Amino acid sequence: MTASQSTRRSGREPSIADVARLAGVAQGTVSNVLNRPNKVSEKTRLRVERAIDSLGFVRNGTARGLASGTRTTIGFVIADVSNSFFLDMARGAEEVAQLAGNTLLLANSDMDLSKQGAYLNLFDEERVAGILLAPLPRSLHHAASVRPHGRPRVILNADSGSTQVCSVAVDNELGGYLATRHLIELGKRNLVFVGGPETLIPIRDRHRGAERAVIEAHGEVRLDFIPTHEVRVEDGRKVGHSIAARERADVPDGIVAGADLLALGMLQSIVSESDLRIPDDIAIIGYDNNRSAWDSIVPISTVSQPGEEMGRNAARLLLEEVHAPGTHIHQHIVLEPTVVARQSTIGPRKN
Amino acid sequence: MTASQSTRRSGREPSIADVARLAGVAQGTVSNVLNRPNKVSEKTRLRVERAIDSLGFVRNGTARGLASGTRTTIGFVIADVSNSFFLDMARGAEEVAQLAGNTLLLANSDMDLSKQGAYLNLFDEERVAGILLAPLPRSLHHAASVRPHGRPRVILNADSGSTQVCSVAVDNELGGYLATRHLIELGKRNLVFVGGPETLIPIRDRHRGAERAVIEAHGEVRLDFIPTHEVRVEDGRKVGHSIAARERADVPDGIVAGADLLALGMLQSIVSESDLRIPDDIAIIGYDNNRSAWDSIVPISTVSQPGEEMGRNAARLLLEEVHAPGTHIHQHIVLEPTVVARQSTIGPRKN
DNA sequence: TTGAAAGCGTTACCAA
DNA sequence: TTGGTAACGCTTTCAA
Repeated sequence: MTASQSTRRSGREPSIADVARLAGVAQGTVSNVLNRPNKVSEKTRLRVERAIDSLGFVRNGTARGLASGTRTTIGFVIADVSNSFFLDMARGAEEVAQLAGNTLLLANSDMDLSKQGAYLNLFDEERVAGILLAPLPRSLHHAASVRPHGRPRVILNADSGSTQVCSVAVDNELGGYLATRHLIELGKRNLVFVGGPETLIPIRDRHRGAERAVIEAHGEVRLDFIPTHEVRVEDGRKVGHSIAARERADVPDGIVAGADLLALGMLQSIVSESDLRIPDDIAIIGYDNNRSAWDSIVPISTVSQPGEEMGRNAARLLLEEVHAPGTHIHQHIVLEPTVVARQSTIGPRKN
Repeated sequence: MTASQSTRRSGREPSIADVARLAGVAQGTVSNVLNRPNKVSEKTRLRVERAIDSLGFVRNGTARGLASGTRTTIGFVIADVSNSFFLDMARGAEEVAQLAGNTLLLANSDMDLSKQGAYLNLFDEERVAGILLAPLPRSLHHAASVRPHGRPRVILNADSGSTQVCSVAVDNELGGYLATRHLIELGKRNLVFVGGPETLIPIRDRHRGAERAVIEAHGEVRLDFIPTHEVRVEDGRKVGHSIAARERADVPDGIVAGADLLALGMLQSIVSESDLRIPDDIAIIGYDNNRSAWDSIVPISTVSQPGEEMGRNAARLLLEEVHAPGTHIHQHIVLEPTVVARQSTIGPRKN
């Protein structure tokens, strides 16, 4: 906690004072050359710039931040950097941040609550302009509580439910609904939802959406539910294995998977262990638009979450708050996922 | 470039001076409570801590860094965060950094040279303790040149070839050699190396390693070469398609792929378009230990690069230099990749 | 053990 | 247009 690594470098780095001395001007003038070049005469500007180059001067951001009370850095605390969904968010956020002249730094909580806390604290201490947070699954309460003087914060991929913090989420219930509708519209009537543990809120919401789509079909469609332990390929393989072994009459004609990896595993088992044709006998749709769904032997239809758009929205909200802390009104944006139809539901046409 | 986003927050944040005033002690004492708690009497410490809590005080890292000349943050500039290999490095680096009381911040160059430069510069300005850099493919010269007073820097996944900068790389030639040896030892004699463009140094090195293994076999083994445009699954599918269409006598009995995605695509085409059995008729080994290789319908053997270990080594070297700028001797570490044998070469046994 | 005060490198203001 | 100088919030040294 009370870390203290000494980093005093050998030989002091050149400062503005050094530059000023060499160029024979005042510090303020050097500062102006750096920040408001047009307020300085061409001649002195060149002289200062030459001094800067010859000294190898690089401005000290810490001093700068301290003196100006201003930071241009935004911190993004990510639950799990190995999940490409979050990286999409980062990409979108960076795009917006960059346009506004800010830079985005990433910190990986690595699915560890204490790390998440440590990084939030670090960014607070560093007085970044603002913080983007994709919180760990069960840390919402923690995530949405901001200190009295804390940095502005926007929560991604969860509804903060707070009047103090903006959030940008995606409608999982709708995603489950759309995926299921997609299968129903293709004529499938005997469906099964294969999800991870119901304790995962997003999965639970997707399941609910699936149920809504079935209810809307007024009894014409049935929906089974098969829970899995996790949402990995292996879990999917197990389920696929058991489905492949069923009597033909008991095989569902459509599967809604709570996650792409699950869909991938099921598809692999079904393809290699049965004669069932995909999608004619059994159609499969996943969730997440994971790269591996696209790369599957039979490209898998999926529900795509607008990660980049989430990032853009979050960064936009954050910068709004940063620039107008007084008048800013906290919002909760919920974006809509979309179905990406591929071979596993519509057969070998285009994508 | 001359970005300037105003971030002055409403209502000044509590400072050490405020805490000192409320607790009725001197600033220095508060600082001691924060940094050397044992140098302060229990009684005043508690009083100060209570003041800190009631004010919601969070120390200002910028001022702290400025006054102490010390930073505990390490910056990692990553060529491409969506490549899990780099994230493994980040994980390893973070492990070491954390043990030493440092924190690791990530910046994504997003395969863009100007972004890489911008982030390097940012970290320089922020006076981080040190910089880890996984440079863009063709930016080595740029990456290895440090300014006179620049932060200590360690290069990952490339040999800096510089006496000014440490580097940690992995031996691609050896990886290609090992992969090929693996096939030869399994009895394969008619091999083909399927690689991306030879302009990619790592791929070229892997190819060379493959050639060395073949040369060592004294004419008993032949090695063809099929270049591809990129190293994506689609490229692999094309090659697999053409191989599946060959006369049986012209089909190689072993494939060394320059990358896992290539191997995955080939395997998919071969499995679905021919009767060739894997690995009996044709064995396939990839490179990278990509998650998708593991998740493939037939798990794909691969060459695993020690990403985490690279990260740990790099962080260790960096911290060494940070703590002993004078005596530190720059090193170039080259780690060895290992073969991970799975079904695509050894058939359905264990992993 | 505690207090007072001198920097750290920059910005920003006011005077010249 | 330029120069001089007071903050910014903290650490650190030196006295008390």
